Amino acid sequence: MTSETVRPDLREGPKRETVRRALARTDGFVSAQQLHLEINAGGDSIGLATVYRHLGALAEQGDADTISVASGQLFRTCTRPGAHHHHLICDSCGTAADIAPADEEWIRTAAREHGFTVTHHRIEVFGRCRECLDSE
Amino acid sequence: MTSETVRPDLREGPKRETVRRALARTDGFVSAQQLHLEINAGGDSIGLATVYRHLGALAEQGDADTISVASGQLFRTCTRPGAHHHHLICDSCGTAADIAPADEEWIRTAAREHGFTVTHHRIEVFGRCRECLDSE
DNA sequence: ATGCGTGCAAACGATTTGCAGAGAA
DNA sequence: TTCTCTGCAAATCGTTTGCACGCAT
Repeated sequence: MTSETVRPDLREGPKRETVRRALARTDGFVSAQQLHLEINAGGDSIGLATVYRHLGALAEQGDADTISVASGQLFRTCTRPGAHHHHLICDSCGTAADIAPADEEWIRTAAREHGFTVTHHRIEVFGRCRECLDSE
Repeated sequence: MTSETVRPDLREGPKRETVRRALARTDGFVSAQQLHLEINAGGDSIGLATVYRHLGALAEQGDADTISVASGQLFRTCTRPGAHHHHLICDSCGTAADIAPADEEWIRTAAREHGFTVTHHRIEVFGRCRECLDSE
């Protein structure tokens, strides 16, 4: 439960940018494998392990957001680095959008009632994006 | 992305109750493996696969909540079956509490601005529980 | 020569599945 | 007998790691 793993490997390198760009090109959250496929399909050549390594590093630096789903971790370019925001994810196509948080004071209040001190939270909203709604 | 997997296996059985009880006994979210260990340590005997099968079934029926973290899925007895609620999770010991949602209208509003129709959402609040705070 | 980023393939760890045995109906 | 729950072991699958090669300093 207490983490903080420092990767003895990898610092930067040309592929870092390749991954960063590919990630920026995607609309929603993508898995490392999907991204790997897209990169190679797009002409560039990169190894799966390298994609994992760079995605991990990007996420650690706060340049990418990640969410965990049953099938693994998904990544997305963090459009507002450092800024607090949440995600709106299309159930059907995976497209995602950032949404600004509203009043979140109730979170601290509710937590206090349970004797908790809040460190951070995550809100994920699922639904259908306009395009998927149209094509149904 | 479109789910709805019906398990051709398992309906009920004596072990279902074993799993349900063991799950009810735990404070926070537990992994299938942890639960498997605890069950066997508690005198009962059960196979890991069976634990997975029943946990999956319980979650499907709404008798258990689950969250996905990097290391896999975690389960917890759903204390208010069917009722909408969110989770407050202790970063340090994993203890969890249910919290009642506050006004969530802003979610639909924000979604609408992006052309989304909301189907569901999830709020996970992380922090430190009273006990962990005390022992630090 | 030395160091570091990469790719490939092997290693891993969590979860799922195939299959045979046991007990209930 | 017949059906279904179980357990075990094998199979999957996403992710990580070991190691050797190649370019840049």
